[in-house]
Amino acid sequence: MADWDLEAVVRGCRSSNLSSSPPTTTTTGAGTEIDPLAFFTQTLLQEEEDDHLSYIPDHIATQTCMQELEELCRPFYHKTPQPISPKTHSIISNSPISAFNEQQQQQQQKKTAHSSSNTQISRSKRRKNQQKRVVCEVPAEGLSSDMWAWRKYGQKPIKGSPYPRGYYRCSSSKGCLARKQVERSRADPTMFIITYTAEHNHPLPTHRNSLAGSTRNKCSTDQSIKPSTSSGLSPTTPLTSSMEEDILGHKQEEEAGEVKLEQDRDHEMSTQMSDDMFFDLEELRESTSTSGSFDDCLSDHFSPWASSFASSAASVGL
DNA sequence: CGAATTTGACCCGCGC
DNA sequence: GCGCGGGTCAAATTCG
Repeated sequence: MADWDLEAVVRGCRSSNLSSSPPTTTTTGAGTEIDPLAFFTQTLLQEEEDDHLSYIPDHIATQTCMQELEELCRPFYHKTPQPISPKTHSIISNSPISAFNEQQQQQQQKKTAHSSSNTQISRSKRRKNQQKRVVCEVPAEGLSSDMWAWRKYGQKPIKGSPYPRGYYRCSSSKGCLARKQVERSRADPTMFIITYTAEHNHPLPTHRNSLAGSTRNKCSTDQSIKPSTSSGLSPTTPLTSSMEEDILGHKQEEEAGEVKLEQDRDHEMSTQMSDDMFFDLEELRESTSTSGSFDDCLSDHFSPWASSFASSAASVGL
C-alpha cells in the first residue's frame, strides 16, 4: 500500500454512503468541495496510474495499514459496529470511472433483452467491467456483522486453495449490483477473505431482510462439518455449531494478542484522526471497553438495527 | 408456497 | 486455437 490518499478516498466514500440522500459533497482539507463518489473513483484511477493497485497479502500488511484498512471497509460496513475490524484489505481497481454506470446499463439490458446472445454479451461486458474491488480479511465474526443482505448464487473450488469460494449478491435491492466473494484464508483458516465488487445502488437497509440470512442455518451447520465447503456459509447467516466452535476455538487462542493490536490501532486512530469523522466507532469502542456489554452499546448507539445485529453477534458468541 | 441454497453446466477471459 | 480457471446461471432441492 503506497502513499495515496486513503483517508481522502474513504472520507469521500463515507460521505456519500452514510447519507441515504444522494449526492452530497464533501470538503477536502484544502476546503474545496468535490463530489465524493467522483473523488473516490478519481483517486482509484490515480492509484491505477501509479501502478500500486494489487492485492496485499496479509503478511505484508503493516499495523499502520490497519486503520487504512478499517477505513476502506467502512463504506461497505457503513455504520455497522465492527467488533472485529477487518485485518487486511486493499482496493483493486482496474476500471474506468464509468464501470459502475456501465454495469447498471447492462443490468437494464439484461432485463429487457432475454435472448441468449444478449445475455452473453452482457455477461462478457460485466466481467470486463467488474474491476473495482475491495478486499477485506475478516474473522468469522466479521461475516455476520455485515448489515447488507447477501444471497448466495454460486460456489466454486479455487485452484490452489483447499477452501471453496462463495459468491454472493446483494439481496437488499433487486437491481443492486453489489457482489461479494467469500473464501477462507489459506494462510489463516480462521480468517475469511471477502472481496466486494461493484457498489450498492441503494441505502443501507435499516435492518436486514427478515428472510435473507435467517434461513439455512442448519445447512450452514451441516456444511461446516465438511472442511471443503465450510466457507460457503452465508455471510448473513449466523455461524452456528461446529463451524463456530472450530473458528472461535482458534480465535480464543489468538484473542490475547489481538486485543493489544486493537488497542494500539485505536490509539493511532484517536491521535491521527483529529476530526470527528469516526465518532461513532470510537464512541462505541470506548463504551464497550467501559461498560463491557457490547449489546448495550449497540442499542445505545445503533438503535435502528441494533437488535438485528446483536442477535447475529450473540449467535456467534460475541 | 415463497424464498434461499446447492450444484452442475455454461460462458468468457487469459495464458500458452 | 486450445485448455484452464474463474464467474454466473438456473434447475433442483431445502426450509420456514
